[in-house]
Amino acid sequence: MPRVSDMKERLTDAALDLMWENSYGTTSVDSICERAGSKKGSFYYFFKSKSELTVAALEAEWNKNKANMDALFSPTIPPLERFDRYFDYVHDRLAELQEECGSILGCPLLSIGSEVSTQDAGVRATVDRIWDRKIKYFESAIRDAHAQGLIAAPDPEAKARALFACYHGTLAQARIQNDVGLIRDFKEVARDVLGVKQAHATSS
Amino acid sequence: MPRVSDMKERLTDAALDLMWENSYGTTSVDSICERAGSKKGSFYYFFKSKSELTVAALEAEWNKNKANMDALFSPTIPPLERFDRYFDYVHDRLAELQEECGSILGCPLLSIGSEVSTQDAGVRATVDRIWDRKIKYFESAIRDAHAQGLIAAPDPEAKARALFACYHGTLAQARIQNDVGLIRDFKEVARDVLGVKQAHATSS
DNA sequence: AAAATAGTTGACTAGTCAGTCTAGTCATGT
DNA sequence: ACATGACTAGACTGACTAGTCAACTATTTT
Repeated sequence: MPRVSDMKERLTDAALDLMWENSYGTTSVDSICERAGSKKGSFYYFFKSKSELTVAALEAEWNKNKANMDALFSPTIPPLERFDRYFDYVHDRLAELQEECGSILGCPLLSIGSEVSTQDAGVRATVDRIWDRKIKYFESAIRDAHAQGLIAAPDPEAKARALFACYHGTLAQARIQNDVGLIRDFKEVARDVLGVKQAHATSS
Repeated sequence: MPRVSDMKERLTDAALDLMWENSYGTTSVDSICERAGSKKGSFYYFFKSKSELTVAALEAEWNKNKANMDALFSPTIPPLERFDRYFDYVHDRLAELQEECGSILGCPLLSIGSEVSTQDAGVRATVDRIWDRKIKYFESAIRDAHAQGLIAAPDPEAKARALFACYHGTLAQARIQNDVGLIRDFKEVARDVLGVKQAHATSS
């Protein structure tokens, strides 16, 4: 088997970076190639279309993040603390990216998903699938918290979806207003949504 | 003063419809003109650019909705019921639009804002401004509810922003998953976010 | 060394994009 | 009736779009 290339990964990385910072529509195949140090020919050697590249880029991003998510939501951590750690992690990451590019970027799943949902069934389905996987982390933590009597959540799946939606709304608002403030305060909102019974504050 | 035309309004209407259903990026000036029954010349007679048209379209949409918002959030209505009425109204409207176009469209402010925020300062600022105006309805209802002892909200402005963000996250998720379900259930989530003390259910 | 596989190159097509411009049309005030 | 100013028509430009293709290069197996 001759010649191995890391170009496929470079292309998905470049695509996600550009789409996250700008948008799906304004990210051209040319600009993706330029950032990846590739040419059109290589792009279409690896991917049939911009749409397929996007699906691959989203899945690749998920795979890169999965181990970290598993660690943040490890069952060894008290359930409500998992959320605090996750929200802190995302906050810090977005603040870091803001220093690089000047903007709070929010969540690429929501930005891309919202932009293409009515136009590209493949990308929409991919966003949907990854969205559901991420909700599983929430669901499991909520179920554990409920079992420990920390919160009242008879329907963990619904509660997880609701909290996830609320969080993403906050990330989207932060992107639009280019302000980390709301993200920083989200831990308190999360406690309300979860219905935390007492003061279960966890320091970071 | 010769000749009066309703073309300006037809153009802003067409633009908002197309951008709401599809996206900012995929809505071309040509397609806006076609839907408005206009030609390029008229478009650029009224607007300097697609960006300016978008600003005008968002402001026009706000003006069309304002009276209705004033009614839904009338101080004559018990504060928590205002939210229920508003959420019902948006739900019904989106369900209606879904029958027309097959998709849950979410909120155009979030879709457009999230898409262009890092690229078009004018549109971003407009979204931001209208967003803030809408939050005022929430804030006032929250303050009233707090004064009546229905909820515990010492910082009505922060609570309003949080609830608004949560709601928009739900609308965005509904768009991405093309499912009204979450929107239907949002009233309960809102009660959690607001911290409603007892059962203050209001029937619609 | 040669063949086969894996990847790269960049010019090319055909269509679309936002925006320009000149020549017009049409209702209204005088 | 005619002049004026509000509006419209649509051809045009140049840049950019996604995607194609045939020739090419590099690496590994035999």
